[in-house]
Amino acid sequence: MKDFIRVMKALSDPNRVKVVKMLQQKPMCVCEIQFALGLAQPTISKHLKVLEDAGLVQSSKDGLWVNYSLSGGGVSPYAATLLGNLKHWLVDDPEIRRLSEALPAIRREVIVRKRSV
Amino acid sequence: MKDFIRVMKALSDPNRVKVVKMLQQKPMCVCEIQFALGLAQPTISKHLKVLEDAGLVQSSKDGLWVNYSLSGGGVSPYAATLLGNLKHWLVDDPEIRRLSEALPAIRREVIVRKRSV
DNA sequence: CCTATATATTACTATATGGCCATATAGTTA
DNA sequence: TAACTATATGGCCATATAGTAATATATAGG
Repeated sequence: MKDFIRVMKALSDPNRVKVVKMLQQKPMCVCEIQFALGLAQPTISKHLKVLEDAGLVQSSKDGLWVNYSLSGGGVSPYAATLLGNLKHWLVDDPEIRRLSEALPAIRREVIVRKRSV
Repeated sequence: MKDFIRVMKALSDPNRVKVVKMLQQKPMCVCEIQFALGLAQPTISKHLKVLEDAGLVQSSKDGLWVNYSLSGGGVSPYAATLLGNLKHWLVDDPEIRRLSEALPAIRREVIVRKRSV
């Protein structure tokens, strides 16, 4: 039961759902997700922790960066099923669509350059 | 997005999940659900409202009683899919199993008799 | 109409959650 | 080692949520 509730709770927040939908498109580092959603960096980190604890997302460090991607195999069946459903769910949602279209232009090098300007 | 979040939030509470799992077995009135879960009656009513607003559950009045059952067709795809998944999910959960076994003996007539004793 | 009863609503409280800022941690590079 | 940077953690505040008791609503039977 606890595992199930954890997955449901993790997907009960629009911003976390947006993260999952973005990660369907490509793996992203924290700063890219932050740029896409326009939230404070600690907020993003906290959301990612919730998603990771639920088994929806996994992370791998690459130097300073931490890349987040959708969980692969060996995950709770709840997480796996929901991730599968979310592949085709919400594609018509206006906010999700807008994010989807903006995503190709959101790259860590671009974000870093913007900050230094 | 809102519809999706509503369904996820509705299924983010263990007691509401228990209600859904019980309704898989048979339709129930509020007092039966209350007896099964051991919560105050207003608490049950509130949970049922959340489930109904999410499209997971439907109600029909029968005199003084209100019978709740799982939603039929015409429901949001999120609710329909999750209800389908929940058919086989959590059957091994100890709490769910205990409820399941207790359910046949939980009938409104018995509950009413107990109160008057 | 009056009473009894099943459910819903309201008012309230304690805890959980999502946001932020400030700061800590961990790599990278000079 | 020191300075820099991407991410994580901790503390705080505002709001949401789940529970309760008290009360309102609605229907059945006398």
